[in-house]
Amino acid sequence: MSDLLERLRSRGWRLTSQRRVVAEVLDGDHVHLTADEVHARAAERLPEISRATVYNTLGELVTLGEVLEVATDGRAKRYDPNAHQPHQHLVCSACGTIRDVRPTGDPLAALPAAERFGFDVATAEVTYRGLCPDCA
Amino acid sequence: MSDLLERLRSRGWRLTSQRRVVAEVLDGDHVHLTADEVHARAAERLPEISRATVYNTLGELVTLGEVLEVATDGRAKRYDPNAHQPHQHLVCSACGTIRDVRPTGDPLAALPAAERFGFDVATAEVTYRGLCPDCA
DNA sequence: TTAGTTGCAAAGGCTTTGCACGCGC
DNA sequence: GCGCGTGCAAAGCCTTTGCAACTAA
Repeated sequence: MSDLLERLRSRGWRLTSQRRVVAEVLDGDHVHLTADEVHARAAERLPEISRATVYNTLGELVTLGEVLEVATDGRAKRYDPNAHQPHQHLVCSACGTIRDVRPTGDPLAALPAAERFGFDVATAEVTYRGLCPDCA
Repeated sequence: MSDLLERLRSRGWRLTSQRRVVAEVLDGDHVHLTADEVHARAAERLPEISRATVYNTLGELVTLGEVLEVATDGRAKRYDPNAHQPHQHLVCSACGTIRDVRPTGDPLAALPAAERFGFDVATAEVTYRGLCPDCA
């Protein structure tokens, strides 16, 4: 789990207690937390941490490519620490639960040149939607 | 183009001038407008239309399945009138331009049962990202 | 030391809501 | 005329920003 912190330090990241706590919260498990949830969990360990710092830190982790920003609905963005393994998301239409999934093949391959309109296409994000077992 | 208005009327939609104008704006072309852009275009024809009414109307069109809500970035949602033809989106990472595209095959088929975790998967949305010709 | 980071509070963008008036059916 | 739709303004949620105090390296 300290892979993340080590990588960050070796990149010259200034390691403050706030940043360490945010990184630890995200490193815990493959959840998909909102900025506010990250703040809440971080505040359990470091009560005075401010929302602004959480937003700043999340933004940097995204820029560094260590965390993915996920907009599954129109509400708050969620942050996905599982950035090292390509994966897609399966979202419950009822309760909003998110699971990481790995479809077969490369989604990019499904877009033929004739459908690329001169774009230099780099990535494909897939969001599967349906009802989870609990909501069905 | 009045397909849309007729469909709505036959569904018992109360037809006001505001709703007609919003429907006409969306029916014009396959753009991907924000609520505010819809409001601006609607206001060209009906100056006193309020933002709240535009939001209400867009929400209803989405509920009725006549318009798709697209969250391509963390900013404002966009509304896509091309709801009758299955398609995906190609977004420019630099300028945000959106194009409708049609990949080969059904994206749903790429998710094997073992990766569905008991979900009743209904839809797959794909967002391709890259640089458009103008930004490359 | 010193440049980068933090916290606070305020502002900002987008969207929803409450309520009285207005209008399609 | 009835009931839903509208406009206005205010509030709401999520996020960013300005600035003085602080601190890791």
